Amino acid sequence: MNAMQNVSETPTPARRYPMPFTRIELAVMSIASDRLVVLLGKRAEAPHKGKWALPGGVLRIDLDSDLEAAAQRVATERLGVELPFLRQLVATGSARRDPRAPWALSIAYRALLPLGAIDPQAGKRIEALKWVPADDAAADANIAFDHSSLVRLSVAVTRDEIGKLDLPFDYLPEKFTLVELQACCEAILGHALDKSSFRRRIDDRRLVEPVPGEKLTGGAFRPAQMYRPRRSASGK
Amino acid sequence: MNAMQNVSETPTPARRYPMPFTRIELAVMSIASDRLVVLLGKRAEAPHKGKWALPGGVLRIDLDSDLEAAAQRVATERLGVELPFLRQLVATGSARRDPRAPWALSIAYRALLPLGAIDPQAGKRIEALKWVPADDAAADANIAFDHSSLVRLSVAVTRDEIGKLDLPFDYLPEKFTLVELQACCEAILGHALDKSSFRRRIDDRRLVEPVPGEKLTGGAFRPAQMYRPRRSASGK
DNA sequence: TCATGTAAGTTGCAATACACTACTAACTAT
DNA sequence: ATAGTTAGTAGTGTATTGCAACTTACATGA
Repeated sequence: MNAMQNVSETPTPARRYPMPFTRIELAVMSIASDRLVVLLGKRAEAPHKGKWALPGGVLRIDLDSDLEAAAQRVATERLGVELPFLRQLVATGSARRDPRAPWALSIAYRALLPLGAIDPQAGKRIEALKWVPADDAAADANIAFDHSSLVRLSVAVTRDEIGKLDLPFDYLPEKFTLVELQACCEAILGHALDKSSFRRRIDDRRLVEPVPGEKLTGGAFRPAQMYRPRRSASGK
Repeated sequence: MNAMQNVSETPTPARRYPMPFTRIELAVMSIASDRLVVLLGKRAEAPHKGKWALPGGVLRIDLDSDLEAAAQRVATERLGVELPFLRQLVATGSARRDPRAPWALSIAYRALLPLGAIDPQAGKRIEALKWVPADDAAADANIAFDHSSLVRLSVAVTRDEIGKLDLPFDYLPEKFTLVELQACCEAILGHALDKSSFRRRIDDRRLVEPVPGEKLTGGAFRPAQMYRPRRSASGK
């Protein structure tokens, strides 16, 4: 089986078989006008030139130490940002997924960009960037490759997480009010939540703790208590 | 390294960059003695020769039309079985994961083999196969590569699914009694469930329906009604 | 044929989690 | 001081689940 017997150079399995064209795709989401939005790039090159797609890039085994690093590099190169909240979404691969190669494999990641930090700049091979309501992109048949279904999955998984109160603390600012937290969840879920249930669920689970003394005294009304994530319960 | 750069042909991105050594790993689980077990193979070749690992194989872009097909092919070649219940688990990749290649990527799948059909035969490059309680394998530091953490993840995800009553109908026989169904869930979860709650949860969600007329009249006691999955609610 | 044993399946109750509604609290501006 | 606005709380009914006790249906053997 293993042909180690006659050659000078050992033909490792890694060399014996052709490997798939492997890419990273990024479903970068954020919140704009109280809606979940996703970032699309207009493709500057073939295939699907001119069409909108998720930003992505080729996995570079000479540059990337692992998959997450690859995703961060792609984010930096294409968008000029770092992604604090980054989770693997799915791997999808088949022949005929991408005309550039006989077999194309993509590892898709999903991310949330904090509200303040939304300023990605179109980088290499991207003509323009735009934020699109995630539900629109999920239903848009004109999006390149199979990226529309990646968006669909990304939205579904993210909503599921929020529904279970698995909160994106990596994404949220260090301190926040409960009203802000709720607004964030509502935007992601796409529907309103009840204030009192929300709060009780949050503190039954001890997800957050008040920052002693700190209140947000913005306007002409009762100031809001600032909270921060609790170290203990919410691992990661 | 792909040595095609100086030729007349257009250097597509697929050819310009070296691609990772890409494999499929299978976390095949089943139930034995009322416990969740996972299938390990003893490696017949380096690296990690003699160690136990998840069965796996190289992705063959010439043979596999997509990732799932690749997983099925690997199952057939290595184990001699088909996997009715098959779901993607995770993709993991980095430099230094596998000494055979400068950069190794694995797409891991998890599967459940029906109780009856447990008879995988050691195939190519596997010296022996054994079923190990999944929790043991998840905690075993001697397992090759990062496969122990793949097992850990596989078990966690599967339990989570069962906890939500997302039942593995692809895995279950066509007809079953509720007692059997419950025993299956208990084995996977690793703890007992309350009979009446379990049944109420099941039929509030209309997950199954009785097969008219069919009862299992095994022993010297009340015969059990046979059930089958409901088409409507539980897609896939 | 009828009591007996065993597993299948049901019923009732308490505890919990949650949605909904209405309420109170704290601040600024006038 | 009062009005206005948002932060935060309390009470109540309903659905879901866990626990325990119960009934049902069969084969067996006296």
